[in-house]
Amino acid sequence: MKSVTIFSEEQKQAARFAKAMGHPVRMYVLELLTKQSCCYSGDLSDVLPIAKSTLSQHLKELKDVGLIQGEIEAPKVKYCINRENWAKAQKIFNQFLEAV
Amino acid sequence: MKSVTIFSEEQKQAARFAKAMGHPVRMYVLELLTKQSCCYSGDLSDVLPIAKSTLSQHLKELKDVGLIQGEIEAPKVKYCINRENWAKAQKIFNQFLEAV
DNA sequence: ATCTTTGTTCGTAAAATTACGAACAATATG
DNA sequence: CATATTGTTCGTAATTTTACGAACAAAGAT
Repeated sequence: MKSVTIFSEEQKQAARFAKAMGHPVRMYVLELLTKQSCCYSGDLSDVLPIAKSTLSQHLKELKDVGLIQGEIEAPKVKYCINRENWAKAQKIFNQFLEAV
Repeated sequence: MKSVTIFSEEQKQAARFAKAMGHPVRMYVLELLTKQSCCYSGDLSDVLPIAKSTLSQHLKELKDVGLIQGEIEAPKVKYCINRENWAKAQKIFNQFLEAV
């Protein structure tokens, strides 16, 4: 795309969030974290049929977009929802979806 | 991914919807259609900084995932929200997002 | 019947995503 | 200190996505 001024910041943010949610593994992780407050990468690795490096990439994506956060609890990493940005996503999607 | 039985149908559906929403152009189209009931491809082509063939691809993606539907009104095509699937998306995302 | 308008399809190129295993880093444990 | 555990980073390959222009199809207008 040449320009980008056509899109509002909200639209771009919504697209970013949506894109991050657009993969079953990432959806799975998010949904788990909405249900159990936190988890360790290893818990996920045990149940998900992907290499740990791949999982790490997916978690990084979710972190980068701000939907989750990781806290080092050596040698593990504890992941949980980033509540601030989750609230943002809630607001954006509710507004958007309920408009019809 | 080798297996896929880990993911629920709802998760996969949510990921599919989210993926479709995961691009500014598609987000723009969806948001427009939530606000004005319908539009012609040409209206979008006028305002969006992309080739008409690219736009057509994006619209096809939204159609394929079921979020919009197109009706031929020759020589134009009228697009609008697919209400049935939109309701599905609402339900899935509300359930998912409100869980935190 | 020809031309115009509208949008899709096709072929293709560039970039991004998804995935893996190997190597590495950090820290706990023996 | 050596070793085991946990997860990230790196290099790489395969696939998918995004984008364009050219060609095409359908139908209305002249």
